[in-house]
Amino acid sequence: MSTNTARRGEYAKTARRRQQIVDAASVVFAKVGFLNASLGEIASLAGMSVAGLNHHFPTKTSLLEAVFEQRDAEAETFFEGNSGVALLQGLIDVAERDQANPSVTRFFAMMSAESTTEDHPANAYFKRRYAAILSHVEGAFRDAQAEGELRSGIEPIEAARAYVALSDGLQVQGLYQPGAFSLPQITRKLLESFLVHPLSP
Amino acid sequence: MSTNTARRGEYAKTARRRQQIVDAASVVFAKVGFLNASLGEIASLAGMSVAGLNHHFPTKTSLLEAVFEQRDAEAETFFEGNSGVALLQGLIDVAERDQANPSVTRFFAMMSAESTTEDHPANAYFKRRYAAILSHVEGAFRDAQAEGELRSGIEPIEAARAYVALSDGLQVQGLYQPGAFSLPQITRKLLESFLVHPLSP
DNA sequence: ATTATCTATAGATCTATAGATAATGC
DNA sequence: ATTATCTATAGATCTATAGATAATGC
Repeated sequence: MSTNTARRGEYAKTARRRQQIVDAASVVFAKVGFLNASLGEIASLAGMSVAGLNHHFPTKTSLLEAVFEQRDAEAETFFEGNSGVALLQGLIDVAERDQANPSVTRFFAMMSAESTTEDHPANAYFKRRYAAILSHVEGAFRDAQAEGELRSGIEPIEAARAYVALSDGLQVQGLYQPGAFSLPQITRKLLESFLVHPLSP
Repeated sequence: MSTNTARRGEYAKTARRRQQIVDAASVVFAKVGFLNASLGEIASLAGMSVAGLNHHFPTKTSLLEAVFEQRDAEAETFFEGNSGVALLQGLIDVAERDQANPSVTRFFAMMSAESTTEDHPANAYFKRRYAAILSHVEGAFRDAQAEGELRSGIEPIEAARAYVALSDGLQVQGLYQPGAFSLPQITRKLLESFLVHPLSP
């Protein structure tokens, strides 16, 4: 029905402008969370007025959704291509990437804590996200178990929860003590402590 | 010099009133964080006006400090009486206590994420808190190592970081998936995966 | 007489919208 | 002609204080 309504298309630079706004929002959300973020600060960081921002994103929540869409588009092809021990091995590379991007880390640490209440606009997003990551990592540990690579007494689902928790928790620690430890190295030790053989270096 | 100024003492019920305010603040801070919390909501939860609240706590930050003072007084005698494997064993009881108190868990998860920025009023508190807990747990792993109870390849400081991170991360997971797993059990598996012998049940 | 509490309010935000002006796609 | 952007502002917060009234310790 898009031929029905009289349309004309956006300006050529609109996509770039919206991107600037989303980037600015990511920075501010990462710093003070969604609830406490002000559209004024985001707008001025994006170099425009609040009303200008509201033309592109009519509500604060719609802006948050745009930030999440970008994060999802950026990253989450990782789990598709891997399984088993290879996936677990890949988690170390994820840790390396995370360590190199403190602002993304800060965004997720801040937002996942703030969104734990049911009525937060990002609550459903994080519930989905945790369920998806847990199920992928659990599957990888289950594959490892089938190959005889999982230590006896270790449950795949518990190992997956431990990995996700460690990853989240270390990112918060890294924000309080920047550079004090190696995120990939501790991640590796946790994974290896669940496995029969060491991962490759 | 307290005899110098004309003094008279508070009302008999003042201590109780202040306690009600601190409790209400804990609930609201746990729900939306410090930055986004409103004194109006805290006051009405404590059954009084904002001005009444401000008589006892003149600023929002002074109220936050009172909440932290209470938390510290409540809990932190645990690390004093224990060391070595006995301390590690005790961490499982801590996990049990945490699992039974989701509101305290929520408070720390929310506040520790929000306070990662340098200019947050609780930033210094959490820096101190992480350093103290890490140093106690590292000491316990070091004792275990001296007794030949630490697996080869495991560094005490890394094991301590892993425990603290796991504990923080699992508490967030528990807020998104209440009752989906046993916090003490996963904690036990992590600790045991670093040790030569299992802990007692 | 002092402490606790309240009503009222100052002054500073914040989100969102209305309406005007500037810039661009077809 | 439509889209983007701005100024101005409505309406709703929020923190903190001033000043009045009610309650209590010595």
